[in-house]
Amino acid sequence: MVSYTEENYLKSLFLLSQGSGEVGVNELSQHLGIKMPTVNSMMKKLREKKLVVYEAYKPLKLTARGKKEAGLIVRKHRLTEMFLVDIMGFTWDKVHEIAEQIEHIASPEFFDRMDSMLGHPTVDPHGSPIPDKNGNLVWKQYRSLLEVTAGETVKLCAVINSSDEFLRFLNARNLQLGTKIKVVSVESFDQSMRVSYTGHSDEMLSKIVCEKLLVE
Amino acid sequence: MVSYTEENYLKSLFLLSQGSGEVGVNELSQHLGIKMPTVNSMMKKLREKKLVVYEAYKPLKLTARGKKEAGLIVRKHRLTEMFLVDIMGFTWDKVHEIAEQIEHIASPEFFDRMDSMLGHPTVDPHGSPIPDKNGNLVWKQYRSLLEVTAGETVKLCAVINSSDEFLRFLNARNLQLGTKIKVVSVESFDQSMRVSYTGHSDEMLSKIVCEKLLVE
DNA sequence: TTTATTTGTTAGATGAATCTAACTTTGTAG
DNA sequence: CTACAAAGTTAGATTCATCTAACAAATAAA
Repeated sequence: MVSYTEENYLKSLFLLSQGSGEVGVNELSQHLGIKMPTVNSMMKKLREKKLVVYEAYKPLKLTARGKKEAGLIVRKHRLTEMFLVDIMGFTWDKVHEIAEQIEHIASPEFFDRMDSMLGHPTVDPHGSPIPDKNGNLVWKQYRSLLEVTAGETVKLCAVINSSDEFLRFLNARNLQLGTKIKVVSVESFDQSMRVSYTGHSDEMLSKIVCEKLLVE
Repeated sequence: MVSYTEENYLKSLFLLSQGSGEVGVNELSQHLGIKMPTVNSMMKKLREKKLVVYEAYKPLKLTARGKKEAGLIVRKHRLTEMFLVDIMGFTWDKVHEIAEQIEHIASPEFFDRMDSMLGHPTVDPHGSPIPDKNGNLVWKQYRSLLEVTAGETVKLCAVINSSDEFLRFLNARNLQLGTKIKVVSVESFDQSMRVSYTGHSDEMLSKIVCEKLLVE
């Protein structure tokens, strides 16, 4: 049995591991908003449960089992976000908090139902991939908008940070997944970009914004 | 702030109060499957929070605030059951457990959305009324099938016990809300009833079953 | 009305998840 | 290569929800 709290630790560890594969206690502590000693003892507990590989002063790693558990939670989270948008009519900036709670519901049928009502989606409303039924996750290799050169036209496929604030920033500029963006020019000084897309022929995006937009 | 656990106490108290209005610690303890001393201390806590009227050795009562809080949780539970059946295609015997978890989700918009998708339903899939947005609940005054005399035809409007087992018993006999039931004869010895309805011209129902079927 | 049963309360222990304060290891900047 | 900062650990306290054991009150039965 994995508790609500333990699920949150696994999920964070899973998400933080996406790049490097190894995560520090401090990093995890920050991400969860929980103090290091608490994280420390939880890691010992999760080690006992064979969900995490933990040795003092070494970086943290999920075991295969831990990875699967965590992947399935992320699956539930992302399916829920998709459900909230596609079936219930929420906008993409309102779904995170709700999904954060629903991801802990214990009922495979409930999520299977969502999955089939949605037609087995592979990405959530922010373009993040939905892990499969074994908890496996693969990111398509998108480029960040930052890597695109002037003149190119690309399609917005995902956003990295899905905080309400950032999403509302995008809403305000009518930027949504699927939008075809043409990079008009790049300011080499601060890496801000002048872009154009349907309905917006001249929009400025800062480096901070560009690096969070994944395109292909 | 009312915790997940506290919500469950309030809800049970609310449901048990429906008839009498007053509930004993023992009764509540049984209903929640939690030992009396635990219930006892929780009552003291809920008294501090002005949700329950509690005095040693006196029966328990919800305050107006407590009644509202509890009513809103029941509202969330029943809206969820309705949503699971009408929107997600679950059968009425599969929804209780899931609703038991979803009722604790903190998101008014989520339940408002359900409510409007369902067209503001007034009863759940078992015929129990859904409290309004202020947590107020009124039961229509149905009769139990037990009170119906031979020869009468009535409509099944609600079931009292919504355990999986009982609901599957009804499924197996094709008895659902709305079914028009004709009472053919009543066995005065054990109060079992011979009834007929569409597709079932001769079905026997025990007293135990009849008293749980609410009709009009 | 005395006694027995049921119901309710108090006291004290436990486990989960959290914290702060103090200490230790690791790794990096002089 | 020391020394200092950052990261990690240990120890011990706190809060919440739960339990068992023992005691007290209320109620029902004899």
